[in-house]
Amino acid sequence: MLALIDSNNFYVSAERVFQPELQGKAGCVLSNNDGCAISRSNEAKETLGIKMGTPYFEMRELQQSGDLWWRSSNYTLYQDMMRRITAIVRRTFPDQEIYSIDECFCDLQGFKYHDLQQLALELRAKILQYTGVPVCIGIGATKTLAKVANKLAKKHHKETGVYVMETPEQVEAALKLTEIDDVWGIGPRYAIKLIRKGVYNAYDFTRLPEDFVLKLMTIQGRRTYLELHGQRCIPMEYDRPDKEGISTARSFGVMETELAPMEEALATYVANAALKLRAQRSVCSRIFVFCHTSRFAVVENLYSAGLDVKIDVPTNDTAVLIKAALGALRKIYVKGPRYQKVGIELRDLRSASQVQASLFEQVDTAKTAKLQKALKVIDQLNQNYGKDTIRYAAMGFEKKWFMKQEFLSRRFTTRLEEVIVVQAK
DNA sequence: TCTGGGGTCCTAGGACCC
DNA sequence: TCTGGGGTCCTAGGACCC
Repeated sequence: MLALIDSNNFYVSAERVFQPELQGKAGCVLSNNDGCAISRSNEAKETLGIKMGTPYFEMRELQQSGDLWWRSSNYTLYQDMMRRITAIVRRTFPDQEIYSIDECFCDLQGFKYHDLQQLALELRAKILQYTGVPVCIGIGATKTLAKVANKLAKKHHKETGVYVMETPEQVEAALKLTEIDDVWGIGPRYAIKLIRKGVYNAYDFTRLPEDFVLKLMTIQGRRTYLELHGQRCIPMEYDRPDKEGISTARSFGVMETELAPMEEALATYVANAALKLRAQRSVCSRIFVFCHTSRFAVVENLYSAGLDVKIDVPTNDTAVLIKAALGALRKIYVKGPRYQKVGIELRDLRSASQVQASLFEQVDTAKTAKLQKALKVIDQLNQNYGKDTIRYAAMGFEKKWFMKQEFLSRRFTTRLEEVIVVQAK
């Protein structure tokens, strides 16, 4: 069996741990740039009917009337809370895959003769007691079934927060209760197609012929189908594989029309992406640069452009990447549009140890070694003394383009002064 | 006025190789 | 009149996840 441990309304729950006055009141956490709701409390969902992705400006009245609180997203806090939760889970179920910022899968192979329901209930209580974050635990034979079980725990077993799906009868009943668009791997597009064919829930889906599913939804769809039949197709991944691409893009706090601030933003994103690149000891040989206006702009004001730049000698040197990115931006930038966003994606990643030198460029190994050493020192300084302690001039200083974060909570667990405040309380 | 960001995987079709 | 076959790589687009 596999377990899926998934936090309830995770960002909202994490905010509430350190701001208990938010408990029991409708609230939500906003996306970057305070754009729209991405995590909602039960009260916000149930009594106010706030949907995932509801824009901020549509909720403003609710806030003014005091019916709703909200916060900007604070990923530093959420990441740290998740680190604590997974550590607790690992003590009960050591074979763990961290799947996302708020959920992990565990293989329960070694627990054949245990009462899984009881173990899960105890684990859930422990997580709540130690971190203050409520979670639900779903247990099933495959990842997709564990996902189904988890959804049922959230919907129909709120008191216990645990649902174990062991017998074929339990599985069948669970699948009948699961709407088709609630199945992991079936998104809105496929859900529409399936409903047109009379497939309304997960059970209906499992009754379809396998080759029909293959034809309609390709091999990914078949994987979901087989998983619902209890056949494991999606393996556990204990070590996160290296990323195949790294992208960084943000919306501007206010629409931007000038090149200079866009260049600063872009250089900053490149520096962040390059840091991630070095962290996984990779280099990249292509960088894609793009900029565009808001997709909600009127048609005649829309503009979108992108350029893919090849880098002759694969690198993870921030300076080289910034230079390439800025060159590309200057080519695609035109004066006039009100830009909403610039971004980059590092592509063609490979291990730094497998770099193929350029035929026409002499590689000075001593110089390369020196550069790597310098980059390492910069990364270390920024880690120890705070982001941007050492920075590239192209990143600028004022950051007027920076995204909106008007309602940001404190980094309660990761800034020394914050930790002291909390401990004092 | 204001509407998120970061990923992965798969397929089809074109270009190109020998 | 008749004009191969097997393969790789790249890109664009579509779908999904959180």
